[in-house]
Amino acid sequence: MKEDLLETIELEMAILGRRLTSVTPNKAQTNLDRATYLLLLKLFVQGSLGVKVLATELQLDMSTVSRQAATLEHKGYVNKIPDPLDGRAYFYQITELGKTELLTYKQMRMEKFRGLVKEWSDEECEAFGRLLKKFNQALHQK
Amino acid sequence: MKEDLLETIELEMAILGRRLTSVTPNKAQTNLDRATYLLLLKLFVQGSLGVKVLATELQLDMSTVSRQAATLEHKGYVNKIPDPLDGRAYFYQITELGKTELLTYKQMRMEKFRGLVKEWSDEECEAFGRLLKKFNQALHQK
DNA sequence: TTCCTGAAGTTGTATAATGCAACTAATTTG
DNA sequence: CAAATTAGTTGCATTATACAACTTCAGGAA
Repeated sequence: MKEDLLETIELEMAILGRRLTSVTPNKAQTNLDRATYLLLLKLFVQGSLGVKVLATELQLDMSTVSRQAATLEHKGYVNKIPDPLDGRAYFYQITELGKTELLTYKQMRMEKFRGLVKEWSDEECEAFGRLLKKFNQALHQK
Repeated sequence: MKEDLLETIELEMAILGRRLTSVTPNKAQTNLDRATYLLLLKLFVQGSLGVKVLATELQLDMSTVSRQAATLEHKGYVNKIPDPLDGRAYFYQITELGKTELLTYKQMRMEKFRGLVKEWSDEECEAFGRLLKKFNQALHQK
């Protein structure tokens, strides 16, 4: 039963994982880094959220999110608004500057991926995206 | 032209990238870590190689590979053999213990992936593996 | 042969991303 | 009201990486 298929996925995932953690500090390119990108995107899509909810949804430790949010606040990409109903809690709200940066960074990423799949058929791109999404959902479950 | 397909790939790749860099030191599970895994695999498949060649093939800095190789040597998974023809160079050779660990670690990884794709059809697994491989090759080029 | 250039490898230092544990302050519950 | 819980922060540790400076050796040029 599909042992070799599994083996390919396992191997290629290892390779991909390593490539994706290659440091290369994306100097000068943009002010956003890949860590805070998803956090900012979440705030863009879902509106204002607190550290707790963000950490849960991103499946990260609160300490990590807390730091990422602080970084974004320093850069002026989000505002930190005290929750009027809970003195311990805050909402992080994306700013106009944050939206601009987010879009810029997204565009830059998309150009990179465009170059990588430029010889691929639409069918392949569609399948790849769909399966990646499905895989991520499986990862998210367990 | 396939802008939305590209967008999906871009997004899902960001999510995957983050999940794959989650630290969770795989305590007690095995003595091998994901960094040295590919290095050891390379030595298993291709025979004895030096730091330079390994660094080139793995697309890593020599300093990184040098440290990883030293770690593997400490654990007894590789032997460091001076190159008789070049006083500066060495060959790293996988040991029997190294092979055992490699196989164990690979099995553990495969079980994890098996769980993730257990509801997938063989066609989906095949396509996912193939496209991952194709994507990695594109990454390798540029 | 000697000298200079370059190559293989190592080590020091820096950076990025993360988690765990201890802490603070505020809220909720009994 | 006191105790337990929760939101968030901060200190510390770990993993993975790159760049730069260094050491030792090799190989060609003068």
